[in-house]
Amino acid sequence: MYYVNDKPHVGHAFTTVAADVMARWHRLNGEKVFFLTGTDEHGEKNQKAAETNGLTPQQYVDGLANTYKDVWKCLNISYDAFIRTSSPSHEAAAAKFIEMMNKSGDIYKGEYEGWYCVPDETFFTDFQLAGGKCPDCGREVKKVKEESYFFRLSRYQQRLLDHYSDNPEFLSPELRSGEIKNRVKAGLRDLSITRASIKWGVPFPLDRSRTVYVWVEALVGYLSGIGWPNGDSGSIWPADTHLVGKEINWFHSVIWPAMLMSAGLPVPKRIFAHGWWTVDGKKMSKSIGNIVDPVGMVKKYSADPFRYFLIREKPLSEDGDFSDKAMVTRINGELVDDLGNLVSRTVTLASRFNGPISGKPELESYLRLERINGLMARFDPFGALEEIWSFIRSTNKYVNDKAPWRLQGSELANALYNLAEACRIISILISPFMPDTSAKINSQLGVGAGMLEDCRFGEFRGRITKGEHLFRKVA
RNA sequence: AGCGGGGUAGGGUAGCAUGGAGUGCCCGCCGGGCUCAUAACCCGGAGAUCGGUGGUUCAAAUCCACCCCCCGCUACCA
Repeated sequence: MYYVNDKPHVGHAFTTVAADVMARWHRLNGEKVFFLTGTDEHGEKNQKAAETNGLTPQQYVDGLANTYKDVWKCLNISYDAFIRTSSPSHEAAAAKFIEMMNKSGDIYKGEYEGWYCVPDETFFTDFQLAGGKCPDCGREVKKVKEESYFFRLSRYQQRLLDHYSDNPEFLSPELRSGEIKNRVKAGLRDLSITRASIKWGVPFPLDRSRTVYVWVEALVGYLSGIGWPNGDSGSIWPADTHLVGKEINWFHSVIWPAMLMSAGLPVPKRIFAHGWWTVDGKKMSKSIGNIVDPVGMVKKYSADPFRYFLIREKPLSEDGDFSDKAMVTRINGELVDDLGNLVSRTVTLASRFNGPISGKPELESYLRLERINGLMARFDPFGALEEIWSFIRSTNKYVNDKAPWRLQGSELANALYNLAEACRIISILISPFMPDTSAKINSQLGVGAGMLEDCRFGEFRGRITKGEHLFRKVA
C-alpha cells in the first residue's frame, strides 16, 4: 500500500512489480494467491493539497487512486484487490480494530509532548533535535503538549522479541533484522495514536473529536483489504508476506505486529523490506528533477522489458541504480541477444524441418529447477532470474555445439526436440516476470501456457510457426 | 553519537557462517570460431597487493584486533 501524494515513481513500480512477480510465481505453482495492494489516503498532506487544488480531500485522493490503478494496469499487475483507506469499509474495519485493542486494555489517554517545527509542520523528539533547533531546517522549535490517546506499545517488547526469535523469517531480509531487534531491545515507547488537529482521517472511535493517526489506521488496510472483519478473510489471513520499502520497516515489523497481538489476531509470516533506487547515481528527488516515471518507461521500452529490468538489475533487498544506459544493456544483451535470439534460431531451425520433433533429453542437467524454486521461496527473484538466464545461455551453447544446420534426420530431430522443450520450459519460468513475452513464445512454439510442474523435458507437442522477434533492440 | 550493512579486476556482483592455490558470474575490452539467429551465438585471453595495518595458522577474501572510507536506521510528515 502506498501513501498517495503524487503519481507513482520507479520505487513504487519496483515494489508492485516484485509483488506481482511473486504472486504470479505462486499461482504458477498451483497455489491459491491473494495479492493485495492499495492506497493510504488520509493525513494532513492530502488535506492541504486538496485545499490548494480547490478540491475536497475525497475528490483529490480519488484522482490519485485512479492514477495508481492506471499505472498498475500499464505494468500488467495482477492484483486481486485494491484497498483505499478512505473507503467506508476500511473506516469501519479500522474502528473495529481499535476497539479490539481497547478491549485488551492497550489504549489510554495521556499527553503527548514534543518539539514542533511550525514551518515544517513536524514533531521531533528531544533526541532528534540538532542543537535545540529543527534538524531539517535549522529553525527554532517550540514545545508542544497535546492530549492524545496512546497505544501501549511498550507492553509488547518481549512478545515482539520472542516472535522474532521464534520466526526468523519474519524480519526479512536478514540484513535488516539486526537493526529492528536492537532497537526493540533498547525499549519501546507508547505510541500516540490520535490527532486532534487533523480532520482528514478516520474518526477515533473512543472520542470522535479526534482522528486516528494515519499510520495506525493505514496498517489495518491489510485486513480491510481482504474484507475483514467480514467475508472469508480468515482463509486469507495471516498474510504470507508484506512487501515494503525499508523506510517504513519499523511500522511493519514493530508497530503492526504489536497492534495485531493486542487485537488478538495472527501476525503476518514475513515482512520483507526492500531497498531503494537511485537514478544515475543520485537520490531521486523533485528538486533534481530526476524522478523516473514508470509510464514513460513502459512507453519507451514496453512493460515486459521494464519489469525485467526492475527485478534483474538488483536484489530486492539492496539499493541499486536506475539508468537508461543500464536498461539498454540489459535489454539488448539479455532480452534481445540471449533470450530473443535463442527463440528465434530455434523457431527458424524447427520451421524448416518437416518430420516429428522428438528425441531424448540432453539439457536437463543445466536446468536447476529446485534451485530456482528455492530462490523464489526465499524471496529472491533476482537470483532466480540469474539461474534462468544461466539455463538460457547453456541452451544457446547447445545450439553452437550441436550445429543443427549440419544435421539431418533423427539427429536433427533430437537437437530440435531439446531446443523446443528448453524454450517451452523457459517460457513457463519467465512468465511471472514477463507475461506478454511468455505468451509470444508459446504462440510460436504452438503450445499452451504451462504450470511450474510442466517444467520437465517430456514429449514436445507443439507445432512451431516462426513469428516476429520477441524484442527490439533499443539505443 | 548509538545501532546496522558494506569496501573482491574498468564497472557490477557471488564467495566469507563450517579457513585450503584469487575460484565463479554479468557488463566492458582484446583475439579466435561459427553462419541457424536482429553484427546476434560459442570459445579463448588480458585485467585484482580480495579497503589498510598487525595478529592467529602449515594455510586467511574467509578467523581476531585496531584503523580508514561509503551507505542505511534512530519511532509520531507519510
